[in-house]
Amino acid sequence: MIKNDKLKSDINLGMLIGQVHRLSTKKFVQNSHNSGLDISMDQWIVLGPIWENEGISHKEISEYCLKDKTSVTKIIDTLEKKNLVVRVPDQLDHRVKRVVLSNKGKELFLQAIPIMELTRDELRDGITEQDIESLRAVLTKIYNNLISN
Amino acid sequence: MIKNDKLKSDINLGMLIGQVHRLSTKKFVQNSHNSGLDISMDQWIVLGPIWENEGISHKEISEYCLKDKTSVTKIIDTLEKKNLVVRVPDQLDHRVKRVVLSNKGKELFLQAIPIMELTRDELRDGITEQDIESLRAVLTKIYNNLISN
DNA sequence: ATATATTAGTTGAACCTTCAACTAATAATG
DNA sequence: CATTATTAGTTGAAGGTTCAACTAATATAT
Repeated sequence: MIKNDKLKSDINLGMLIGQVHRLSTKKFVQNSHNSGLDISMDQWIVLGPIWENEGISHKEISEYCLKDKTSVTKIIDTLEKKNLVVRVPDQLDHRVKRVVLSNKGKELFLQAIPIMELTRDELRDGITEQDIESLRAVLTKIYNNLISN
Repeated sequence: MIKNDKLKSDINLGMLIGQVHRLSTKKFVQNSHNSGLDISMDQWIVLGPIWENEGISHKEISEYCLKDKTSVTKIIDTLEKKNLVVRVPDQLDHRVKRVVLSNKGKELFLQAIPIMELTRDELRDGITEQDIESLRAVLTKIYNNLISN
């Protein structure tokens, strides 16, 4: 049945995206662990914009990381619990929380950079830059379909 | 700094994959909800091989769905709680649990098929079959890099 | 056959995601 | 200015993922 095959192949594509997502975060965490670092993929993703922009707000982190505000709140909770960042209320707009790296956070970020690079190289082994750009292009199209309601 | 841009673009690719994964599962759940169905993306993914193969084991589901055995256990827990499937111990190998759809499960699966098709069409709007195949090809390469240790 | 190793599945803890409901603060409107 | 709407962030519940440790059953190897 053609229809059934088509359905199955769509499901498989969805599963493939999910599995690549899961395995790549797993690989990053394993590589970190092997280097004695204690950091998850999502913690790394959230640390990035804080490193780039000291005192960035939750909302800005959320936009940069393409993550829900609830997720950002909870990841920053765990980052704060690990003493990697500090929340500082904005002086002008009292709704806004600004997030700042601690020294420990800065140190961890720097140590995680080569782990990220290693993980990237493992992911991309034997894959051309052109393939990566085409991957990015198609994913971006799908992303745009998904956010335009 | 070239190195910084490269790093950032890798991170963005990772975030893009994650976001497409999250948004597409969200879209499926929303479409289901709009049709009065109560089913998550992962429940749908696990129901698939049970539909195809009555009495399939956890291990086989796990391999088919590219999901961890723990995840399979817990998704089947919730499917069983919703009376969509039943676990049946294998008569020969008492370690193995076989999973069977209830009538309610079969009904739900059939109702979810058009939701899946709708979601697929929304995802793929304006994207060529060739783009999809190239997406699948590159993801498969990455997947193979990730599982080959 | 007995001890050992492997396999299938489960459990609990920690983390992430989504939803819905909520607080507190600022912005917009009459 | 006072009411109303919007915005930033938090909370709690339910589901999913990973890890590590576990049980129970089957396979393997002396």
